[in-house]
Amino acid sequence: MSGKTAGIRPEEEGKRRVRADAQRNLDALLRAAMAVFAASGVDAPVREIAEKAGVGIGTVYRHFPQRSDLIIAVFRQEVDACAEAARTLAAAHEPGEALARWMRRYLDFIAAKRGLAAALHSGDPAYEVLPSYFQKRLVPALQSLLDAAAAAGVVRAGFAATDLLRAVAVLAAPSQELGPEHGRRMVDLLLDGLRYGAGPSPGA
Amino acid sequence: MSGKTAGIRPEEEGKRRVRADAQRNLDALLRAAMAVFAASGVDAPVREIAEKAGVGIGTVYRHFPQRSDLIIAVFRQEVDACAEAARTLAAAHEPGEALARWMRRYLDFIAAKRGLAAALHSGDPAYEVLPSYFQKRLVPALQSLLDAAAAAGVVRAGFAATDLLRAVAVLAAPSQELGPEHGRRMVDLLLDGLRYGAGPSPGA
DNA sequence: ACATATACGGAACGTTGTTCCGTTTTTCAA
DNA sequence: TTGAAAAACGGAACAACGTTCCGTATATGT
Repeated sequence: MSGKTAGIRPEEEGKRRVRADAQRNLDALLRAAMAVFAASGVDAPVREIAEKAGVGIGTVYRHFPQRSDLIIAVFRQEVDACAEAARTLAAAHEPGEALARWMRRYLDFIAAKRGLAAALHSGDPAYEVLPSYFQKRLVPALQSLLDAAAAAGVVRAGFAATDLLRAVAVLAAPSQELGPEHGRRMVDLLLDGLRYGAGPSPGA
Repeated sequence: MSGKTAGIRPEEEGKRRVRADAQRNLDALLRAAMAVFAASGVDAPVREIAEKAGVGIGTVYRHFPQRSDLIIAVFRQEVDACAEAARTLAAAHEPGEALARWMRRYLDFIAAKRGLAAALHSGDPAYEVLPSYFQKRLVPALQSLLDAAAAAGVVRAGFAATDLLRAVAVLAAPSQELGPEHGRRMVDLLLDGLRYGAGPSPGA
């Protein structure tokens, strides 16, 4: 411990390192916000999140100067988790099954984010960065699953991940009125569509 | 004026008639709300609307117990105006032109209601009545235009007004990012699609 | 151990939706 | 025309929210 651990630090040398309590509070805040947003929607009061995290309101605003910053941070984290699930599923299942499972995982993610979708289209410029992040993370994740499944011959090749993402997002919209199975059925239908022209089998 | 005008009144006899100032204020409120919502979106403060209408806040809440009631009233009125436009246009133009003009009119309506669409999907149960009203008023309006145009042989017959309404609503969504002409082009494309199989002309 | 940068907590401010009630205005009958 | 009574008005007052501010507490590095 006496030796200076010459850690890779992108910042200048003179800076102190982040205080331990600050990091701890930030983690607690993100966890609390995720839980509260899931339970009460993105319109939940900041005070409620602060209380659940066991910190003062000032601490919330130190880490997230605006309410929207907290929402964005949680959103990014959940997008990351969804992208990460692609790798996990790819390692644990065969390509076709991994793709199918991920699509349902993604459907759940979209369905749960209904309230956030409303905020997204509310015109607030703070949220303009979200769609691009969404694409940047999720398109490669899905594309890798699609490619693997196509290579294994269980789905047709050459289908754009972007289109599939958008299609599921759109199809998930009415699933709140038509029941939760509706989105599931639509996604399964899309998957069957992908399987249709799979491999060398199609006669035409 | 001395004779009692035995007006058709659906209510019981004993009731007084609505006070003149109440009716005047209600009209002023609706006009003010329409203007303010158009200028600043549906999130505009109630106080601003009250001031523009020249009434106190209490008066607003007498007529519209909740903020959402005011939004809903304005929405209904604009839906009514859009439905009414179908009759006006049908009387003033030939069927094909009337249909085309109404579609653009409807597109403008949808494009202007972006902020409201966000509120609509925000999960607030107060707005649940809006979609059905929307359908009930607009589907017959468009259907009459479609039928007339089909009878005149300028568009194909048998296309459902419901589908067309939904398609335009969906297509208008990206027109805020891709410029206002985008929606226009898409609607024109839809109209050309309708014209394609018109009358007895199609060879196939 | 000390000095200092850093982070914390929560009171306080401005803005919102909504409620409440004393006051004003309109209506109807005599 | 006049005079209650019903109806409606206006805006002060309340509660809840997002956000700012600053005195206090605490971790960090010498």
